[in-house]
Amino acid sequence: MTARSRSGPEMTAGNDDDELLPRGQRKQRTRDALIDAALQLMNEGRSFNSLGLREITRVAGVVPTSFYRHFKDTNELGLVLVEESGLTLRRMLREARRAGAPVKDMIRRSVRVYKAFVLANRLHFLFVAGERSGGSPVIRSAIRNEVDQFINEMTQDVRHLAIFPNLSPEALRRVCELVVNTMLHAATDVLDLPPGDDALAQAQEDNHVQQVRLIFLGASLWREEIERG
Amino acid sequence: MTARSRSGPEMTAGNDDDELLPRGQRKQRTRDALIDAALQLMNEGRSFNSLGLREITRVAGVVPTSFYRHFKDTNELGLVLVEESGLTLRRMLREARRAGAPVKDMIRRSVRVYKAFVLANRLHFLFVAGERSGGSPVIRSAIRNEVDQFINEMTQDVRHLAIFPNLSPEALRRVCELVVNTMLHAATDVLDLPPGDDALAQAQEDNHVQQVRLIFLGASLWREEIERG
DNA sequence: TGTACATCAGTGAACGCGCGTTCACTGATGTAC
DNA sequence: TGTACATCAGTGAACGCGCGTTCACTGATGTAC
Repeated sequence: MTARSRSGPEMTAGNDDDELLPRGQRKQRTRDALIDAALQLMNEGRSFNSLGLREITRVAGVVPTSFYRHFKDTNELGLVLVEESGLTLRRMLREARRAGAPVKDMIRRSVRVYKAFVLANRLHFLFVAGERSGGSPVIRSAIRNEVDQFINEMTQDVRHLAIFPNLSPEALRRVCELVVNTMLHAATDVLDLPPGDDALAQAQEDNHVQQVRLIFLGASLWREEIERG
Repeated sequence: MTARSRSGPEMTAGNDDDELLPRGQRKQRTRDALIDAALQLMNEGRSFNSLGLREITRVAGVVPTSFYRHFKDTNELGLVLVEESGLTLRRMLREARRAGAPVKDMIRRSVRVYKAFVLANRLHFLFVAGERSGGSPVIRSAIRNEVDQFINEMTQDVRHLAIFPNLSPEALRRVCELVVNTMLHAATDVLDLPPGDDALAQAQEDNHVQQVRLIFLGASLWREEIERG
């Protein structure tokens, strides 16, 4: 993370202790407030490219013209959001790497960790999942790059774990791609889940776990002959 | 299909032979022109809920106020698009059912048929893939319903083909869900593919084919013990 | 340390524009007799 | 078949509003000497 410190979901530019800070840091706070405002509006069910500049500044607590001190236009802010979300994805990999692969009940544990990570980074996953297919072409292709990169790094990690010694590098990447696409779609499910319904949450978790198990089962038995048809 | 006959992608309300038609059919034509206009705008890279009423009527070739003779607001038009897209999905199943499952090289043939169907129904798949995760909550949940229904019907079809006698109804549905999600995401790839690059198209097809093969391999070897962990 | 000046994040007024929606209308199509 | 009337898809003017963007500004922060 580029250490954007947030002071909560309804953070605005005019913070209590702003006056104590040097100018550079105050500017950074306003910038953060603008970014947070965009994310917050999306959290209310809006898609990114329907957000207006004035709307964002209103939520951020600054005057519309102030926006131009930080971004050329809303699209530029969108690209910053893509970059931030990419960092969040990579942070997830890093944490997973540090924790190591759980030996027992590996898949279910991983799905749970993932689910917790999605909820802890709700806004970024909301943005990625929502704009990955539906956003403007520029944003969409930027997200695609981030996700591709994520898949590549994950492929490296999985290779080092030597879970699928039978797979060629290409086949392994394909497995990771399938898992990532499945799990990014699963993120939408997790984020849409009404809170409190434990039975539904459990059913959803089981569903995700078994989808990944199915993929892993297929991957573990994959042979090059199948690849050729 | 509810037999919306189009006269091409740039169809507008004021058609040549409109004057010959009875009033009801002329109204239907304008309605179609509005729907087509929305799809056409999305084909230019826009997301549905960033489309304006005036923009749609402009492309459709009618005056803005005319819109209200057909829809309460743009959202209502969106729901009609969801319904139409759902019909397209079901039409795909029906055609697949009629053709039967190809015995030899089943998966590759199916992927090719699917790819052709996506290109032939480009606008509907663009809409579904794009708004499935990113659109307004109402549209999104309507699409989710259509896709769920599609998965259910596909599950029935696959059951009758008896390809996976080892799978419980629940497990079979899960397999279909995984395939559908993977293939809807693949639709985005297909639609984004720059035309003319045959090598890339081939690589993409191989990728999709092998993803489905992997899922099917896992499904064919699935046992209830795995399900329980 | 004190003073004079430069920087620049945020302000507020103003602009032209396209938006969604209302309303009364027109005039061709459809219907009743 | 002809006439009188009803229907209603599409029109065009008008509205108030929020939009993105420009511009000159303010005044606190930062810097040079």
